[in-house]
Amino acid sequence: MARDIALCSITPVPILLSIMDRNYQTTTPMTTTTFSSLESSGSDQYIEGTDFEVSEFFSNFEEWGMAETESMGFTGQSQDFGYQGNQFYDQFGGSSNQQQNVEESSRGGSRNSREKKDDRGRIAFRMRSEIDVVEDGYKWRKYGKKMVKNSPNPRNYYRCSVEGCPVKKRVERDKEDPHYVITTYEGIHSHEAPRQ
DNA sequence: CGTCTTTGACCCGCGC
DNA sequence: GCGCGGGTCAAAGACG
Repeated sequence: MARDIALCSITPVPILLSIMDRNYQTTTPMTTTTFSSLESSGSDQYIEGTDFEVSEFFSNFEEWGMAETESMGFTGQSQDFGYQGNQFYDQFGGSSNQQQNVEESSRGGSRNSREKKDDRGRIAFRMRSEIDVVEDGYKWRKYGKKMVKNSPNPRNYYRCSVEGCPVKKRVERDKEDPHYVITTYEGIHSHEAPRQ
């Protein structure tokens, strides 16, 4: 089960504060506090997580981050959020302190009516950044821009410019605090990260 | 002249 | 069925 996608490397400029689900809700308080403490201490370090799986896409992300910058990277252990099949599950922070693995079989096919796009590999990062498009080692081509409801800021749509690569990303400023940029990646690159 | 951005139109899923 | 909102297309323009 490729479920852990909680990894990011960032440039020295933006600071990763939290990892969010596709509705831009902060997924895990633990992650948030981890990054908060890193930010406040100003440390520039790499945190090794244990016992997790990382998608190929974010492995590339990590490679780039450690090779090209003095960036801080993070890998986290996926316990109760991530993607299982087509479903995003976020069981953290709720009523239960004991967070347990969600067996796919237990959720079963009962609520299978609204099949949507394959959401695996989609993750959003919220970063403090002056610039809108954070350099992430890939080359992107913009293909759309939309005003979104309840937000004064437009949402920008980008596609990886490598031919045949299915990866897309969305970039928008946080409507609550425009100092922050929310970047949502979707898909897994079918190629190595190009050096620019 | 090739590549990338802009921008309005179009499409589609979803809720009412 | 209809309208709304989000996502994508594609023609035209900008830019190097």
